[in-house]
Amino acid sequence: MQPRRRRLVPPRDPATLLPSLAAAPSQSRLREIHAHLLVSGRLASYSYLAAVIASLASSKHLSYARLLLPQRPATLFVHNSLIRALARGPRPHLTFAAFRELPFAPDHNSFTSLVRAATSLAAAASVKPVPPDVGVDLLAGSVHAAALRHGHAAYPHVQSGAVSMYAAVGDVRAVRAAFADIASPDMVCVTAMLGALSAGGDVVSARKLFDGMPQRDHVAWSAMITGYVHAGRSREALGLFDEMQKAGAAVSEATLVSVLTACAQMGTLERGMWVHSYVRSCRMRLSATLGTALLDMYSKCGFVSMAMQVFEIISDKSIYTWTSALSGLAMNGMGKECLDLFKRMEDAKVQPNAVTFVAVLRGCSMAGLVDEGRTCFDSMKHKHGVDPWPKHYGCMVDLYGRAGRLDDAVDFIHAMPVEPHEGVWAALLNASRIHNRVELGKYAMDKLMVMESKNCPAHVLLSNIYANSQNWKGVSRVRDVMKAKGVTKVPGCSAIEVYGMVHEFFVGSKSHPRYSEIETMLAEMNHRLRLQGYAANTKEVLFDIEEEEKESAISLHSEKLALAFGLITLPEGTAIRIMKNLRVCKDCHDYTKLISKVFDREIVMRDRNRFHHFKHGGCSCRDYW
DNA sequence: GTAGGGTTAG
Repeated sequence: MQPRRRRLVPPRDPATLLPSLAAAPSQSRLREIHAHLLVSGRLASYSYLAAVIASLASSKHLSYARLLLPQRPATLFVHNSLIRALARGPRPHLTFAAFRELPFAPDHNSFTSLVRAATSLAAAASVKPVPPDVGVDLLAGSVHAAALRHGHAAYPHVQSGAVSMYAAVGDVRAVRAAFADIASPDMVCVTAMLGALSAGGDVVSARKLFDGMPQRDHVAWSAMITGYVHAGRSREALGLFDEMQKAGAAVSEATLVSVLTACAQMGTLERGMWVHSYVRSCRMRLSATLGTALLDMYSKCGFVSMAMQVFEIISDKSIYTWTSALSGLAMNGMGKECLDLFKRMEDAKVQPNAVTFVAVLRGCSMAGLVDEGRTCFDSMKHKHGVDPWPKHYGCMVDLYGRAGRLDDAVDFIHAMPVEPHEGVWAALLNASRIHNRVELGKYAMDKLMVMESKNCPAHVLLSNIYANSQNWKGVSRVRDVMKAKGVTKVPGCSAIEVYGMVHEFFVGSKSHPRYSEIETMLAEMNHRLRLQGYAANTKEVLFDIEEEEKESAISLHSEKLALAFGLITLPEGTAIRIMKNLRVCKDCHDYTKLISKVFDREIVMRDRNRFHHFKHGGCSCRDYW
C-alpha cells in the first residue's frame, strides 16, 4: 500500500497552531509546523514567537523552543514567556537555568515565574528528589532574597506567590511573614493565604479568613473546599460545596476534583455518581486530573469495574492516573490485575514513581503474590531508578509476613540497608498476629516501644496477640502502657450511605433515630446466624471480661449496626456498602460473610486498609488480611 | 500579556 502523503496546507489562523504545539506533536509534525511558521513569516512577530516558545516549552520540545530563541533578537517578554512556560511545565528546575541565561535584567514578571517554579519544585520534592540538589526551603529563601535585591519583591504577584511558595515548603512562619508584608491583600492574595493556612493544617484560621472575605469567586470557594478535604473533613467540604452552588458561584473543574476527593474519602458513591453525571451533562472533557479524581472515587467506593471503565476513556493518562488505577486494584484485592496493569504501564513507557510502587507492592501483598512482589521490589531501583522509601520496606515485610514466610520477613529486615522504621516493625507485628507467633510479636513490639511509638493500631495488635493466647496479664500491661504514653484510641466508626444521606455508627451507640428498628434487626440477624451454627469469636476483644459481656460488646461493633441499618433501609438486590475507619475485626468479618449468605446480599466493606467484597458467604480477601 | 484553588500513597 502506498503511504499517504501529507498535504502542506498552512492554517488560516495562526492561533490554531498553538494547541497542536502544546499537545506535544511528533518530530516530523513539528518540523512541518516550523516550516509553515518560517514561510508565512510569523516567527518575525515577537508576540507570536513568544506564544510558540511558551507552547513548545510546556510540551516535550524544550530544546526546540530554545532553538527558536536566538532566531530573532528576542525581547525580555519573549524570554519571560519561556521562563513562565518552564515554571508551569513538568520540569520546573529548568526555569533557573533559563533565568541565569537572561540577556536582560529580570523584571517583576521574571520573578513571578521564578517563585512559581520554586513552588512547583517544593510540591514535587515529596515524591522525587529535586534535580538541582538543593533543599527546597533554601531555594525558596534565595528566590525571595533575589527578588528583594532586584527590587521586585513588593510586586503583588510576587508577594502572593511567596505566600504559596513558603506554604509549599512547609514554612508556616515564613507564610505568615510574607502575608503580613502585603499592605492591602486583594481577593487573590487572601485566597493564596487561606490555601497556605489549610495546607499547614490550620483550617480554622483559613475558614475565618474565608468568612471575612468581602467577596469570593469560585477559586476562593474551591480553595476552602480543598482545605477541608485535606484536613479529612470531607463532610464539611461537601456542605460548603452545597453552599457554593446556592451562592451561584461558577463550578470549575478544580472544584469538582476536590468534591470527588471528598466523596472518595467518605465513600459516598451516590454523590460521586452525581458529580459524574454533572460532568457528563456539562460535556466537560475528562482531563487527566478530573478523570483521575473520578476513577479514584469509584475505586474508593469499591466500584472497581466503573473505575476501570473511567480509566480506559481518559485519553492523556498521567502518572497519577496510572498510579490511582493500580492502587484501586490493589485495595480491592485484585493483585493479578494490578500486576497486569503495571505491565501495560511499562509497555506504554510511562515512568513509574515511588508512589506507583507502593500501589503495586500493596497489590502483591493483598493477593499473596510473594515472588512477583519481590521481583517488582528489585526492579524498582535497577530497572526504574526509583529509590525505595521506608514504606516500600514495610510493604515487603508485609508481603512476606502475611504469606506466612515470617523467617523471610525477618531476614529481609536484617538485610535492610537502612535502619528499619516504625512501619516495618508494625508489619512484622501484624504478621505475627495473623500467624499466632507470640514471641515474634513481642520482639516486634519491643522494637516499636524503643521508638516511643504512639502507634495505636500497633498496641491494639499486640493486645490482640495476647488475647488470642489467653494472656490477660499481657493484655492489661498493654493497656497500662497505652495509658502511660497517652496513646489515644480512635473510636471505631462505620458509615453507610442511604439515599444520599450518610449515617454514622459508633461502637454500641444507640443514638440513631431508628435505633429500635436496628435493635430488632440485630436480634433477627443473630437469631438466623445462630441457626447456621455461628458462635461469636470473642478472642480479639481488648479486655478480659466475662464471656457473656464480651459477646454483647462484640455484637455492638459499629459495622454490625451499619449492616443492620442497611438491611432495614436498602431494597433487596442492592449491595450494602459500609465504610469503616479502622480495620474490621475477625469476628465482624466472619459475621458479615455469613450475613451475605443468609440474607443473600452483596456487602462491600471498606476498612482502613482495603476492601472486602462479601458474597454468598465468602469474601474477596479470601480471609487473607 | 504573565498571580490564587485541583488528581496517586500515608
